Amino acid sequence: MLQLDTRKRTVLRAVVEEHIRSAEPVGSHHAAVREHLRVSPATIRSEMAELEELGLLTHPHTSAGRVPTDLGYRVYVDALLESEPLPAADRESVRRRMTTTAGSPGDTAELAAQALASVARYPSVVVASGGRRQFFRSLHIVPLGDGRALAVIATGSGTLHGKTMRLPEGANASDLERLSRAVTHQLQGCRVDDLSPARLEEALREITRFRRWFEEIRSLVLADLAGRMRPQIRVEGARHLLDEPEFSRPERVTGLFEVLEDEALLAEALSGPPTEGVWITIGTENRRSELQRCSVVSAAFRIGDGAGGTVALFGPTRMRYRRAVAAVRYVAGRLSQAMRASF
Amino acid sequence: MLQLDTRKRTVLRAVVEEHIRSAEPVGSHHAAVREHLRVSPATIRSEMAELEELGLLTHPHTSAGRVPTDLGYRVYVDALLESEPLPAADRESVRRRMTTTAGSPGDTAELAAQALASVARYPSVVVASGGRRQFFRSLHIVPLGDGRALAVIATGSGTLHGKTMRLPEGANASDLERLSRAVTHQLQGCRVDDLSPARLEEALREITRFRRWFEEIRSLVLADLAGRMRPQIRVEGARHLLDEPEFSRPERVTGLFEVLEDEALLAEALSGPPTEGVWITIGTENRRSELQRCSVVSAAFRIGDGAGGTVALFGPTRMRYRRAVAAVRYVAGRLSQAMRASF
DNA sequence: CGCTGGCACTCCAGGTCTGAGAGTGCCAGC
DNA sequence: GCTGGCACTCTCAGACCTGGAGTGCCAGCG
Repeated sequence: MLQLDTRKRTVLRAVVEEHIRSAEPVGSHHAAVREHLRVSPATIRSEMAELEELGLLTHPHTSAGRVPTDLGYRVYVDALLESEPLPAADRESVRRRMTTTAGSPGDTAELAAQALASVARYPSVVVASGGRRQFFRSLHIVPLGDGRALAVIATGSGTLHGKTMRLPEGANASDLERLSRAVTHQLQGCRVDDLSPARLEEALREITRFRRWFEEIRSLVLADLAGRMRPQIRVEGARHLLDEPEFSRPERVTGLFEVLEDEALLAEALSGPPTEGVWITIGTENRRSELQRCSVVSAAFRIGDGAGGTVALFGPTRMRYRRAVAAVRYVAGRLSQAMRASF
Repeated sequence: MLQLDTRKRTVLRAVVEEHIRSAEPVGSHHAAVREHLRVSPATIRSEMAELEELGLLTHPHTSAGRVPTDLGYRVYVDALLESEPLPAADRESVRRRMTTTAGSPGDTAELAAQALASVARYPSVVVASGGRRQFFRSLHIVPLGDGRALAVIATGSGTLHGKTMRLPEGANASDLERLSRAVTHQLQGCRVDDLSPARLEEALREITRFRRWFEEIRSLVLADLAGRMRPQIRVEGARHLLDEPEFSRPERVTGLFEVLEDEALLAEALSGPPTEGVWITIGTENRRSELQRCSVVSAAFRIGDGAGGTVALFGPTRMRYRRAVAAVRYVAGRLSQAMRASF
């Protein structure tokens, strides 16, 4: 990639960081630029002109200061951004918010998203990719005593899914017990993903004795379980976008809000390479036109049995990347722990 | 309340409806044209002056048209707003969106909120007041076979809550069976609300045999169940606010977003009289300063066993009340049905 | 007596103009 | 290669003007 000499790197970093701070074009004799370099504004100007030549900076108009291009941010993020840990106070804040009585994956995701938005002051998205990759552990059918029963499926991660069902005439406790055991035996270890109607039909074929319950079990497993296992997406702190000067005009922000409120669009925007580290998409690197003025900082998290998800922050391309990266990384880490703990 | 003669009512209605449509102050000429009044603008002007005297209209400045005051909207809503049914296409749209595989109360609330926001084109809030008013139905502890067990609580509405627990040494299936039955017997019929630590302690005192499991059960019932039973709030379509001219300046809308993203503030804003009908709060009738430029159209819904919630739309005081009322009423109705059906 | 058209008045929205300020590019000199 | 100087450009904010929309008031009319 681009090779920049030390001074150009310093100038680029200064322009990016000062612009992130002030939201204004950065002039050549700005204090921030001159701080570390003992050279005159005229020298800086020629450096800036060359950085512009390279496509890293640009000009709103002839006599304005410089603003980073998307490519400029890209170089900054890849080569100039030294990572920092999240400040202790923020770590504490995240930890406190996330340890409130963990509930369903959706609740955990919601808490994480709130914590992230609150420390980063950007809209946050947490996708808990459900349990489609989890495995079926057991089915238990428990009589409730009034001709109805409770059917409960446990999955690998220990989450439960179930509903009440009406029992066929003449069913007794030991029937239920045997049916539960048979279905558990047949399906144990299957990934929820693989529980297609055909697969299920085959698995249940053996259990001819309980043929008449087939429909009940089938709907429980397919509709109910698969339905609840779909990815949970939580968005929090969208309001922070309104604090950013680039989004002060509504027409600039409305498209972005549409993405944040549409699960399908979000999923698409976050379908970057599933990496271990923090992934950043800048401005026009995003496919959708609504996101071309935005950056997305995201990180995947993964827990033992294949469930996992994504943590992300949305902001203007003029985003506080350092802080955003630290926050996303920390929350992704906590989230892995929290989800592991809820086994 | 205020008695207005027919012509004043007509003029007030014309001003309100035209202002809702155009978002501009309404001049005497427009009002006359709109209502096909066979009087001259000068006459309308004197009527308007009197309506202003009464506090129903106001003037942005000397030579502008009239705009309704909060009181003006109040009179309009109470006395001049004839209700209409939701258009068939919108009813169909709501029905289609809400019949997607019903899941947890939170999911149902989310679908309802999405449907409502989409037909009304305003931010919607659906509060499913959890099950704190539901009653405890049964506890079942089911062995999983590896020294762990599944503890499941069923409530009156048929929803399940549970988690895996580690079994004490030497527990056998019949112990579990007996413990389950004992706890069920003790707590059956209690409202989840009433399951305070003290109440629980007392209920479990009898079961001395299982003393050593007390903590496990206690944490399951109190932390887990009560935690998951807390009200579910879903907000959808906040982006629609940005389409409203009164919210084009960010400083006007940022406070409102804070309310929409804060469950406590939302709960406060929606804590109006729990009525059967549609409830409207206009502008300064709202307590919180963030909502003084907004109106809230809400309706309660209730299902068999005391669970229920609230459906609401947020908008500018210049809201399309007729449509909002129709949408809120219809969605509240569907929601009652959907929740009853998920028994 | 209520309604009406006419009229003077007010105020805003939007346009042009201007000067100050910030920043640039270029260049000659060190 | 760096620097200060200089001419140039462009924006932004304020001042000023004007057209238009709307009002309030009033005298006259049915």
